[in-house]
Amino acid sequence: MHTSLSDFEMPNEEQVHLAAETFRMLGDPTRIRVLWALLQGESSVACLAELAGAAPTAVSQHLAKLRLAGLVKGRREGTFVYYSAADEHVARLLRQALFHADRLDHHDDDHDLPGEPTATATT
Amino acid sequence: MHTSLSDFEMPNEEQVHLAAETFRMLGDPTRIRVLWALLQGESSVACLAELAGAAPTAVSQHLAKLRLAGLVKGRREGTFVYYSAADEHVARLLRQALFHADRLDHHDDDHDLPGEPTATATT
DNA sequence: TTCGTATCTGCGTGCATGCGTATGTACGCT
DNA sequence: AGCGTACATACGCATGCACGCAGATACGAA
Repeated sequence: MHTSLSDFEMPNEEQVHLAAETFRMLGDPTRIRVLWALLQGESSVACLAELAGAAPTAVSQHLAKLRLAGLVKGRREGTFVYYSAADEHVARLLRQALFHADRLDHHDDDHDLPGEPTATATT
Repeated sequence: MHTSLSDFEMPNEEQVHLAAETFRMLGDPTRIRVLWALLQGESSVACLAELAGAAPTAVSQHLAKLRLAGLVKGRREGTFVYYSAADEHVARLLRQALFHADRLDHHDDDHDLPGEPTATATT
């Protein structure tokens, strides 16, 4: 009784939420920089902070979230904690997004089609 | 005595922000469902709303954001507006994230190492 | 024109989030 | 023991976001 798209399956709610959480974690400039730095190899908090150009405290908080989300893991060595990317999926997602951003960066993006495409000062 | 990561380049700020915005757009369950539905082919707002299990108004707002972010494009046909995924990158990112979520879903994820892993009442 | 449908947009609310500050904890050194 | 470093956590604030609601707009039909 439905249309032709009633026979495809929507991902489970759990998967959707997990994916959303992952994306949300990646949806922050500081975290992106931290992750990007981690793609080059493991690093300590202070080092990541400097590389990302952020305060160590902020980076620590971000790393805590990333750890809870399972995107990074930390190894303790003395007073230092060396973080590294959890798996290769994160790396791939990040690289693809950066690549995509790189492509979008070259062409200026402008989109319309809704109610009123451009300014209509006809009144 | 070089850390071996002192000679690598951080992505431009513009790229980082672009990527972050893209990820932020994907960091919402409703938008993920909408995008996922769009991966099966173009669809109208009301249809997407039903597929995503959300109100048409909310979906319209999400689509507006996705359009501004360049992730989807809309084609007008009469009173209907048929949306579709803008390019294959979005599809790939979404699929990878869902796949990743699928893998995380199977193993229960629990992480610790910070100050106090679990409740340590040994003191 | 007057309707009805499909979609868009502005406003307000409640909730989440990033960051700074301050404090707490873990570890090494003397 | 005390002290300092590296990191984690708690709180508060300002910002941003998703959603519901109401009104506006675009298009087709009568």
